[in-house]
Amino acid sequence: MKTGRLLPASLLFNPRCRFASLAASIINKFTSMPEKMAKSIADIARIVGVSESTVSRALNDNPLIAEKTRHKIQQVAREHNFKINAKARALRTQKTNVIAVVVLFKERTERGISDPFLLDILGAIADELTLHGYDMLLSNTRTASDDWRDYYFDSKRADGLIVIGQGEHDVRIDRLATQDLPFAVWGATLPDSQYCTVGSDNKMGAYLAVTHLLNQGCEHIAFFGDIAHSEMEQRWQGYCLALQQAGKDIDESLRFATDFTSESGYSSANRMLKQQPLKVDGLFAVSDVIALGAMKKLVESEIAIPGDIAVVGFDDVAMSMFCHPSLTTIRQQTMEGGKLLVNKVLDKLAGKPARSQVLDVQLIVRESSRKAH
Amino acid sequence: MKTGRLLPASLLFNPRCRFASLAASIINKFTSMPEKMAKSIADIARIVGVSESTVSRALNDNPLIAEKTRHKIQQVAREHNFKINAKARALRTQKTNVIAVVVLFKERTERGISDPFLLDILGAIADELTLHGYDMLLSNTRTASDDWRDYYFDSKRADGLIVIGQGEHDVRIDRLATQDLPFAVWGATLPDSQYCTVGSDNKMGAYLAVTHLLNQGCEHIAFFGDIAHSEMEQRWQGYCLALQQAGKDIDESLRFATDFTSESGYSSANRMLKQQPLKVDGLFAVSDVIALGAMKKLVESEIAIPGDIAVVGFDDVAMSMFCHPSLTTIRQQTMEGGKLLVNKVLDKLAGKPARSQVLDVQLIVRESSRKAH
DNA sequence: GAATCTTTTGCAATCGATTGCAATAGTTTT
DNA sequence: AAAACTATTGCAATCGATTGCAAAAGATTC
Repeated sequence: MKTGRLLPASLLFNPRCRFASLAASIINKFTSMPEKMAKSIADIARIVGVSESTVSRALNDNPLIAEKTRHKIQQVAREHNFKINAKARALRTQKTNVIAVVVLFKERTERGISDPFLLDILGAIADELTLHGYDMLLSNTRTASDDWRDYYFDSKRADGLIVIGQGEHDVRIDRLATQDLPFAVWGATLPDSQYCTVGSDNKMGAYLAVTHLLNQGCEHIAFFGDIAHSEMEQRWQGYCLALQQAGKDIDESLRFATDFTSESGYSSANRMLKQQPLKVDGLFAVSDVIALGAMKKLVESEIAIPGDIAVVGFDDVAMSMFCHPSLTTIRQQTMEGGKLLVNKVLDKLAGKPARSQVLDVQLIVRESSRKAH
Repeated sequence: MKTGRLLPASLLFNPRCRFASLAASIINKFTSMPEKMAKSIADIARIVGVSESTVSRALNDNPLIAEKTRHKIQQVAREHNFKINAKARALRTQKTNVIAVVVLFKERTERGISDPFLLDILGAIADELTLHGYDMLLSNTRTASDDWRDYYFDSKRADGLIVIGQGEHDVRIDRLATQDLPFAVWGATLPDSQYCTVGSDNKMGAYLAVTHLLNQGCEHIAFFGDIAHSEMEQRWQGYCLALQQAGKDIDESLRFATDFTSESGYSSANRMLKQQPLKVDGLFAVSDVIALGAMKKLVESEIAIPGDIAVVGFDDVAMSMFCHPSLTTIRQQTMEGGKLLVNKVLDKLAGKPARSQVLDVQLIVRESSRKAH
């Protein structure tokens, strides 16, 4: 079948050599590579004795191919451990089967993101993509081009895009929206935004949290968070709504701009405690991580939680149950959210319209807010 | 230049139509797509009036092409917002410029991984890959095939692979190793392993932690962790070494099998506290997350930290500084680790040998272990 | 057995970029 | 001005899979 004649090395190793596959098979004899390996449809075609088109169709379960032939081909492919070359297929079909995921954060806090919330949602997205046979291309904000359209779509790296977080109303998202590209965003649904979002009912969440604090008897409730973030702005509205409904005025001096880190929560608490006289007896933080940082400062300052100040966070990260005192918080449906994001993007890819969706939140009462009566 | 004649719709929308690009340009007139868009090298070639090969070389800064021509071509490409089709290039060059990252965890604890440590290292890897012009394909353990070789290499999805965690000595890693594929693993360097690992000096870390506890006057130190994990096994060795060096016997009943979750840390602490009489006065947990769960239980049981029991963790996650009491821990060089993992894989890809590397760790003393004197 | 209709298979073009080799243009030498 | 180089550019094959159309094989009918 194949000549055993030796070929000059130059020929053997010249990648453009016409006998490359022959050469490869010779090399194989000298290495431990398994003998049975087919790297292209052409190889399978040769082995089975049919054309490449037949193999391609058979592997795709195309009913055009007789069942007998199909089984034969599939079996040979299996025996030879053959796997379709994803790149070649992508080139031909113009579909990559990849969804890119971009995690968007404010520059200040970008470095060393370690909010567990993020990992939860990324995990959910990964699972759901796998389920649909898609791969996930992950990138941090600093990826190459600042223009995602260039990077992912124009260069055919991905079929769709999922953006986590809107930052401070990032213009790049709006730019994408004007171009009718398949993408979805985790974050706040803004009345004027033209793109598909999935996110929690932030206003309701904050409303629940603050109302709960009021019910516990809090009179002066601080707000820790940066309302330049759309999601946090909605939480601020929920905060205001709850207060107004209780007939209270909004005291802007109780709002402390805070990044998404414990450090920031800690220092905001520090600033807060410097107010003389300290009138705050309740604290709502826009994330658990912030709340935990703040609690640290409170405990250090020998302020009782919830006795002196009751605390409520947002996210329900795993840790919030295990800190002391355990943290009352608003639970977001992260798993559901990740799943929905994927489905929205795939819907768009399929040409179906995808509507924004707001997820319900839930108040989880724990020790940090339960005042004794 | 182009005829303005109308073409029948069937022709217009037949993707195999020879006039596809013309058709596309007509369609463009009826949509809001920017006029200036070139989707292939051929388009640019036509516009500039040179051959495709010249364009390809010019865009790759090949010195064969005269500088004048090169600049001209590059400028046109820029004007038309042209981006190389990554898939086509990958097909031709047989290089994908993608590195796959697999996060490997034990099945029991796989769901809802939210260990911040992971996100840290993933972030570092993402940064470093970006720096080198690579994309990162992320997947959870449940990805399609169980055989990564098939999935990533044979199907040409990625050039290299990074595995985070070794699980309980996963056979899949060994299988990869026998096949001389470019990959690197975060985890323990085992004396008999044939593959390249990057990881912390686990034994030294545990040794430092336990020695520190001994210095604080602890007599009976518990160990929280699952030594079926290679990394944790090394930490157990460090634990034993420190005790032996202090002339103490190893008491196996002080080792509590614990998963990587706060829940598990909490319940292990619960088991520990049931021992009668309670003799433990020091606790070393193989991860901060576990330590935090355990501390929760201790605090609930009104056991003073560090007064009654001093606690040391491992990882130095962001939260450990902000819990109360703040957690003494062993800091791992996660950033450096991620960077090294990437470099090892790229070295292997370049045919260079890549040696395993062990990273130094550092004891960070905080409140949870600082006994009053 | 010839004619007609199905069922299967194969041919060849295509997706977009790269590259060895050959051809052309441009420069220098004699 | 012819010869001998060198600097640029183009031709055409290639990577591996897909698919419209045509051809071949098989089944059915008359």
